[in-house]
Amino acid sequence: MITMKYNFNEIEAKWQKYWKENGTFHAENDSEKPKYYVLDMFPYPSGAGLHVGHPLGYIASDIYARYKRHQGFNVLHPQGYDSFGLPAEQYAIQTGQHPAITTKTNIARYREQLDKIGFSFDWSREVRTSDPAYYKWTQWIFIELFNSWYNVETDKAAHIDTLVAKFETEGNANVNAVCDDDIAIFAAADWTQYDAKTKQEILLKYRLTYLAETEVNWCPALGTVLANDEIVNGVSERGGHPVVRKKMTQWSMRISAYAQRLLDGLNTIDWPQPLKDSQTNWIGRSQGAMVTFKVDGHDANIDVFTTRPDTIYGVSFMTLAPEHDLVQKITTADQKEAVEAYRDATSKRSERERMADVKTISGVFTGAYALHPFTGEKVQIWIGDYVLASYGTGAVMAVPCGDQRDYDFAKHFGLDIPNIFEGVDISEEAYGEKEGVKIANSDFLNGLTYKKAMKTVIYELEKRGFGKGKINYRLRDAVFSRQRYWGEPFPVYYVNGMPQMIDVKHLPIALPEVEKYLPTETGEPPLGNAEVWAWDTNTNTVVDNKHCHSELDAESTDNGIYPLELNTMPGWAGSSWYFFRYMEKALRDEHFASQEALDYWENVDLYIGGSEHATGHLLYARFWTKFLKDRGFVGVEEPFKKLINQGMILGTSAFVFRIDGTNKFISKNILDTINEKVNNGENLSEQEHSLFENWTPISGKSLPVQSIHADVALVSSADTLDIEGFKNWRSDFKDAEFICEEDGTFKVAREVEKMSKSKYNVVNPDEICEAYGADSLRLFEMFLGPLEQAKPWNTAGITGVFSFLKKLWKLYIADEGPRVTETEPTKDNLKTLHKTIKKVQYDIENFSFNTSVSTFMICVNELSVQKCTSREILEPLTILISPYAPHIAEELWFRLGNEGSIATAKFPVFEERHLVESSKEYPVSFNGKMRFKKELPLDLSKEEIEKIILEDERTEAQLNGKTPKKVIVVPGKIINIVG
RNA sequence: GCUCGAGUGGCGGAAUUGGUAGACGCGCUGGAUUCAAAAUCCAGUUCUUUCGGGAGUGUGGGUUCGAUUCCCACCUCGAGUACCA
Repeated sequence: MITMKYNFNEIEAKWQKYWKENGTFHAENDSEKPKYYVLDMFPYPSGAGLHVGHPLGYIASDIYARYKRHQGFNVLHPQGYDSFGLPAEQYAIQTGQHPAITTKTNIARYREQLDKIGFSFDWSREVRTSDPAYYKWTQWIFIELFNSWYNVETDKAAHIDTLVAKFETEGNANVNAVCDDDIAIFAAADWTQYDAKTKQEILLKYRLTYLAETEVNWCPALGTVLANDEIVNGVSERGGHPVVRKKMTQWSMRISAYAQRLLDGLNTIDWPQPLKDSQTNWIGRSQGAMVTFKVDGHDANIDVFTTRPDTIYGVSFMTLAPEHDLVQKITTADQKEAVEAYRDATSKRSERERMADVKTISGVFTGAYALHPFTGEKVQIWIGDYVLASYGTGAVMAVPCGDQRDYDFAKHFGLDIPNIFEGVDISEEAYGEKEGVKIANSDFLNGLTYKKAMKTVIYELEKRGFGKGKINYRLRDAVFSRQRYWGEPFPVYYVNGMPQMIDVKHLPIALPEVEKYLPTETGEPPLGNAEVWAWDTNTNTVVDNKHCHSELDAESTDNGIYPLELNTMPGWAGSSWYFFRYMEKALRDEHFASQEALDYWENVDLYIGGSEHATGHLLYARFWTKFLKDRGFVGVEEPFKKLINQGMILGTSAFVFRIDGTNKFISKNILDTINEKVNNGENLSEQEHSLFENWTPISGKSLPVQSIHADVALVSSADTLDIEGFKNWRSDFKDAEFICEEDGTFKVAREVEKMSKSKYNVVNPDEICEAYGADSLRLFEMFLGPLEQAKPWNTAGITGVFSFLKKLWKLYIADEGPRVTETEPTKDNLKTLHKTIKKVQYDIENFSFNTSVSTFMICVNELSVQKCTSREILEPLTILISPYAPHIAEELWFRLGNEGSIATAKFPVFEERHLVESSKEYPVSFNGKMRFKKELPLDLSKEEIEKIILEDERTEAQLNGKTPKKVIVVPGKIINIVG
């Protein structure tokens, strides 16, 4: 039976069931409609479940997706799970529970929570990165990267076969590729004579994913390497563990090949500026020159990168990073000891220490000299830890007059500071500015400005063979191996230490079972524990390790069974292409996505997610997309056309105060009163004093209390603590005493902090849905403020949107039954409706969802006052509100007698004519301050308005007898009188 | 240090091209209804005031008939980044 009350639980369950059963939000890949792709950054399903901060972005994107459906678009709005990751593995290490099981449980919980909020997701396209059917194609992309090289001539990636063809016909001398630095030149004839292993070794230096011994960020506590973006302030992003430098053989991704395109692409996409800025900084393009200095008395060169080759005549010494390869070779005998000691000391210092300590100047002279390319003068070669091995060539030409770090170094060690700037005082500090000065004491550069000097010196460097113009990037190749269990296995086995790819038709290579999720005793990654983890090239299956052909044992015959890779892929592998996977609906085993699907959906039109992925996921996803485009697998250069960052929802923590050394808790207001008295030097009452035995009040010193987080579930919106609940919450509070306010309540203090389990300030969306309904939750999350802004969660305000929904309901349905009639709408009715259409449409298109909610409230308030019952008004209103509060909209739409879902009902069209007015209540200002208002017809001329206003008695009162200097009349807007 | 963003009532916030500052909601105050409570409804709520008015969007200055909005300097908070040659 149909009730007349707004029974949100019933309504929401009913429509969620309807949507599911009818596949209301399933997108079609062949449609006459224009496409629109709305995507959320998919969640990692953690054990804690969703809190109210998570759905914020999902609600916003859902509103947009639903709006686009009303506008006649075929909308793809999918969802899935980034389900490989460290927390499940850590949990497995602690409990022995298989990560696949915990992940599955967590996903089920997430799904249940998401379903309750009424999102219009197309779940038929769900992806899970840990699903073998999904990571089959992650493995495939890896293989394609392995089978590719970057051709600088065409500025594209190409199949490795095209490179081999070049080697076979012309060698590598004329190959312009992005590759390793240490490439030896060979001719076509050489190539054909190389054995298979040598060829493989050479090709590895060109491949877009390659195996190389690299210096990595090793995190001993996590037992794995970390990428640069996974380290924050020298410690691991997850867990805050120390990170040290270590040399390891690792898979790397040659993302550096794409540095310039990643930079250029930013101009073509609609992303928030701060996000673009951080990618720009991360890529770190700088333009300058590569200059070669000869080492005196050695057959060795030092290459340096400099952005200021124009200051080359200011070079008075050189500094190498302590780790620089040449150091050992060139150090003289009498400096050997000092240099060794310094190198030893720096290698022991952690990254963190080196970063924290930027003030101490340290370094050692190697005893060797370099020759200045232009003057031939001898300059000392030093080592110093202010030079980073990982940037440029790990060496600098020091120009102390133009660079503050070189200047400080020179001052500290008493080195020369030659001045090459015309009329600049460098007795106190270096002159770092580029503009506004001319070069002096620099031979052919004398008298030139920065720009001209740059051109001239690069020309000369190139002409005389001392160097060349170069663009350098800070962006490093990304390490792609992780020493973890819960990640994608590599489709790789090793023959004679050389990596071999498994053919795509044998994928996926599924994650093996292991006894323990920790590294092995010999320090191998967790997959080293797997017993069935060898590749049989005869049967193309994974087989028991005991059959493995051992390379160490010369006696054994090669049986075609080889060890598989023990590392797994990093978290960003699966998330770098998942947006393409959603496009494919049916034949997911045959391709990562079909050509037709890719052609139809192209890329994501709107992407919503957090800004914390700026230099991780969002950069890698752009990289893989460009690569897939180059190789013709997808048609787009950028994955996400428009991106919006949603702000974080913060928790409002509650604190109780415990008097030190006791189990007595003191209510906040009492504590504040006493603190104030102490600060003002007032005497405390005997009772107050007795609370703090053995404590002498000193002004300015706060009372000896400890603040403790109380669970926000135990605190009312008026900051009152549920004392009984608190006592039962933790056993050590069982016998606690409470010093309460006069009215007998116990008050807590509030503070805004990040929402987290450990701060006991987490609020779950389920609780809200249960108490007020999903529509209330959706409206309230939007109502909190602008989407991109961080904002504190305060449940108190939810009653506002909840009563709004009840009011909305009552507009349609009275206690006695439906009130909608076929009456003609009044002028006021139409005006209210159309100004609402105009505003809501503007707001959605500008992602200003908070103001729409206000607009709905105003609209319903006005229609209630107008006692509007007209279907012509109320029916379009349900569509307007449906993106925000879809359940109530569906139900009202249904009760208005419509068939089926409201989801694709046409969005009402705004008509200006309903807003046209014949008169305006003009604000009348004096010197810019509004003093009174006057209703005037809109068709009056400026002169007429001026005349009427000047005759108004209130004007005379304001002017107080004076004649106005000027009268400004803006018809339809304002009148301003200048006195 | 550098880059970016933000400062408006007790609180969240609004003000679309420079044109009525504080919309809308919370909270609070008073009233109606109720045995009572919840719920609901009505009125008020930036500060100040001698009830005429006056002041007011972080601070100081500028442009303008008119500035929360534009310009300059400064202060505070937040985010990112950090010896990048």
